[in-house]
Amino acid sequence: MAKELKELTSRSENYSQWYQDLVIKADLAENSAVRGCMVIKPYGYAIWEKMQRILDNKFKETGHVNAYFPLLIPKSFLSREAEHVEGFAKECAVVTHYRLKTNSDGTGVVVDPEAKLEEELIIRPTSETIIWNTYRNWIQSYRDLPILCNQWANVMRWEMRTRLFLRTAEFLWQEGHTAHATREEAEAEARKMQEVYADFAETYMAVPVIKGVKTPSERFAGAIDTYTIEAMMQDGKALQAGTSHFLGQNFGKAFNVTFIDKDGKSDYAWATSWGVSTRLIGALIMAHSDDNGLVLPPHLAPIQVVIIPIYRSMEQLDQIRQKVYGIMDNLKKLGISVKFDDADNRKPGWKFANYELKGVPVRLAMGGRDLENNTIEVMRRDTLEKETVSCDGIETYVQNLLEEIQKNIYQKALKLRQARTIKVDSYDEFKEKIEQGYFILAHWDGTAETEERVKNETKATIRCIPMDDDNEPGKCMVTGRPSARRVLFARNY
RNA sequence: CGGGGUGUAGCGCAGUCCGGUUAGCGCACCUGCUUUGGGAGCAGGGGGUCCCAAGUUCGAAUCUUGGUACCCCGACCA
Repeated sequence: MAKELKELTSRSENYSQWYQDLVIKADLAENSAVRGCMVIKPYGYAIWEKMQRILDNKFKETGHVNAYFPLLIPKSFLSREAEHVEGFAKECAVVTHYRLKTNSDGTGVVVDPEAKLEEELIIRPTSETIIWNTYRNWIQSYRDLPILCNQWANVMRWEMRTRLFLRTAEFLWQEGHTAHATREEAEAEARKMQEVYADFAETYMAVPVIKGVKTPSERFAGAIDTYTIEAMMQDGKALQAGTSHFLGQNFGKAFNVTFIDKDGKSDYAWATSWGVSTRLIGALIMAHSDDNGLVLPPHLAPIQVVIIPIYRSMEQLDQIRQKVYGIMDNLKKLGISVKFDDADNRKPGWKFANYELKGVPVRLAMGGRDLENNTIEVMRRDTLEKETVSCDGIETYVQNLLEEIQKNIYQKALKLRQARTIKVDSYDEFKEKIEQGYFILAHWDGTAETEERVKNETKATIRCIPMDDDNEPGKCMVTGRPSARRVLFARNY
């Protein structure tokens, strides 16, 4: 394959173009024939499956169960909760008819006007309404609570502009929806799931995140509080990687979900919802990859180790095979996913470049020299360093190396974020630094007006009010009014 | 919805301004030989509704009009 076909746009030249290029060339996804929708290709989907498995286990460990609710939502459901409908109405796809008929002139089919629905159906942009309408039937007594459900599903939001993985009209996600008897329990649940997400991002994705609370204007439509995890991409912009909402009794009231408590009194159920989506794959790519392609964290890489033979004859390939099969078996016993690429239609150099593009964390190469010396060449994707080591004990060597890579790329991302996070006290400096791609901790007077003004003037938003110990009061950088603590500003995806 | 751009082979493009050989190049694909420790070389081969429609013309990928699709930059958002 030609170099020019594989060569990526440089990261520094045009980050957004580089990203889009990489997604396509690494074979993760492509644009589909349907506007704003994405085809997730097998390699990309394999990453999602790994994420799903890990997250699903975490949900089970925290007491949740899976269920499934309908794709279509009666229009009237959406409007039950005033803020909710306002937040989503602008981006809903609507089903108005249930039948097509052959065009009178015989050219194709048209919508049958006779088949108009009494009430239009919305393709779910999120499922709070249909789920809370269902929960009403499930809940009578405090003994029925809590309900801790999750669903793996697709949702559709008719976005104006889309970007592979980061924002598409249809996307895959999980949405947890829980119902509780008390405010405290629901709030604790929302915080707990934020922790689950943060742990997943840091431990598995190797992406450090900032935990925080959204300001009222950035909150989920219909929530009392939105807890978020915010990650920094390599260009210094923020990506909201997961959210967990405390919904109060808003949906309980909107859908009349009541229960009788221990004292015989009736009350509305308390709610949370939380979700992460295929956007996480975008986060993974933007956080770690370089100009050679993807850099996947070993914990999520579909292929953790690839072995490439270098041979001059079929006899030599057979000798290599004998040796490699033993190593593969041992690696598999350690739970490591390994691929032996002995395809004869590509040269080693091509394979090297290709697996780098796809972000395989460790590459092993064995050739004639290695056969003689009982050695193997090891290359790590994160640093691109190569070394030749003995075949004896190679399995534990690789196992340790995978952990080392996982730690290293996390540290690298963390260092980048630390270097590009600063405290700023003047609005002039703020404007300058936001332009250069920084996370900025600054004082804010707590008003939506100031927030809006900063957004209009600098395109930066308050990503969150961080949940950390830095509670030093100060003066708003814009208005000079008192501020209880610094908040996190950034431009975002 | 505003601004800009592009539709020519599977992919990426040149040709269009200024109409005129059989529409061309790179990659991919097929065949053969030589190669294989960083994206192989040579030789040969197959593949086209030049986005669609109408018009101008002896003649249209090229000019005109209308349509359509996609991409980028904004506004909106996980």
